Amino acid sequence: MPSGAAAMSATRAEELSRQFKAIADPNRLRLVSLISSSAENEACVCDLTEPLDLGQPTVSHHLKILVDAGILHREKRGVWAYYSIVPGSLDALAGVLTEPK
Amino acid sequence: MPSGAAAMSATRAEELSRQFKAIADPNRLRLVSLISSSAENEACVCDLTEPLDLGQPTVSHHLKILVDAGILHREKRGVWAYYSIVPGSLDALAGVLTEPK
DNA sequence: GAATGATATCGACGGTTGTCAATGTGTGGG
DNA sequence: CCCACACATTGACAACCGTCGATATCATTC
Repeated sequence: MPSGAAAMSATRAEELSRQFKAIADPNRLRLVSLISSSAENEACVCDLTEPLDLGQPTVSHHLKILVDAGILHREKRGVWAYYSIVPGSLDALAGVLTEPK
Repeated sequence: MPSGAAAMSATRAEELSRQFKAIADPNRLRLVSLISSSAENEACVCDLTEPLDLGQPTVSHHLKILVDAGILHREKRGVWAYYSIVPGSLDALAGVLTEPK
């Protein structure tokens, strides 16, 4: 975020904060990590409940927050819901922190 | 954060969430932006109160959070406190989001 | 050393957040 | 059709967060 660029607008800051808030939770960070480090780059709720040691409703809640923030993608196949990372979403956030040009 | 790497540990997730929480606020995002886009890459509280339209105690509070998270550096010169970005701190966070290897 | 000005800290208030137990929804099998 | 299963939603609660007004600290000037 080096100098040379103009300062961030208030509305832009609001948008970005929503996405950063979605990641700024230990359990959600682990969710993203678990999904991205999985074999097929996707995981269902049942695969994520145990490693986080959280109840199923809580995991679903965190996943919803990540989906609403545009970071995760939800695809229902049969009885299971598969979550995957939206391509480029994390890189876009990373860019904000480096972006200076 | 692509696949291939191992999943994030719980304690590592706690550490990272502290830093992401520090940034995950609209006003603090603007603070970082204002400081990094300033001429000398530093700013005092009096320079930051007006553009954010917040009271001085509130701005000091936000700055303290960013300092505690290791993102800002505080240097007192005379009566003023100059805040600057800790070199590499934001890039380290950005790396977590890209880092997949 | 009293007064001024820049920051920091404190206490309180409403709003948000993470968690869980309970319940709802929807799919597939028998 | 009913049951079992995977997941989502609701409601409630404690804990945390952002904001402000009031006050404290601390360096400078007269």
